[in-house]
Amino acid sequence: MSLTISKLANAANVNIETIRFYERKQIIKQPIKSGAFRTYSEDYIKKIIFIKRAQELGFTLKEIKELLDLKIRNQAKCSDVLDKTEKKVSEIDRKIKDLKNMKKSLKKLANCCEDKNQPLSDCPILDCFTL
Amino acid sequence: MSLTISKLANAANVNIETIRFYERKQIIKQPIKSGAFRTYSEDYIKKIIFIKRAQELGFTLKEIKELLDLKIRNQAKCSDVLDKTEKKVSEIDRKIKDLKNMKKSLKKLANCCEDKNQPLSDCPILDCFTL
DNA sequence: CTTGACTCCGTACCATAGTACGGAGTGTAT
DNA sequence: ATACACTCCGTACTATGGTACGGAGTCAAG
Repeated sequence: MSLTISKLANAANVNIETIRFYERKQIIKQPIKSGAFRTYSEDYIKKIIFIKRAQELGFTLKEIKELLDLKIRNQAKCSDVLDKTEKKVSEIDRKIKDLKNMKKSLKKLANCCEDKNQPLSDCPILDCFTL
Repeated sequence: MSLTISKLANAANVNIETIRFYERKQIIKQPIKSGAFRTYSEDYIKKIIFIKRAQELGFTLKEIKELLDLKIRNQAKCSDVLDKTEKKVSEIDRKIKDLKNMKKSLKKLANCCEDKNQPLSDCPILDCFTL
């Protein structure tokens, strides 16, 4: 089953122009055209959703492109892929750690807010990252 | 102990202009000036670091401003604060979940890469977000 | 009391990530 | 075969988050 650009845009909840933009930037590859129009396979939906979510997690389009390109099976490049995945994994671990700290601070803030005996100044959200 | 703008910029590892930019956008408040120059207290360092890290986690300056403003102690607004912290916490939970899925996909990809008998096509990073 | 480093502010510029526009071509349902 | 919706492409515009520039003012040491 294949999709037109507007169907894809709709399914992935983005603007048509965003898809064209990603193609120009080579973040997704241009699909085969049937006649004059682009026709997308369904896993383009996955791809666009991946891009959008990765952005929400603080990755740039450049980084996302790198992630998506991480699949050349080639003995020579395999160590390269392993290297990159490792780096990304530790980046992700750091993000998870930061988010957990942020969450803890927010919970503490909420607690302070509920407990009238505790001054709010004891609950600075800022402290969550200061190591 | 107080800091000049360049000392602050240095301590937080940002450009001086970035600090001025944040002041203009009212993400941090302008400090009291001693004479003609800005003088910052040390917890401005925390504040700038918070902003930078929160950005890496996919929050916009607007969202970060909201987070930083989350501390008005006032009976009327307390429920409001609770409401907002709750929303932010679930946003954070979602991010953590996504990051964990991403990590799992990257690990799987690395595995596929090491195991020559497994086709790389079985390890699409795309799948990490498709629910 | 001057010199040199630092700071002031406004304004202009930059990169990233889209979004809008508009005239021309295409596809299909009636 | 002709509407009408959809698509094409290039180009221009937008918002966000900075960064650079430059002339004028300030401060502290010698």
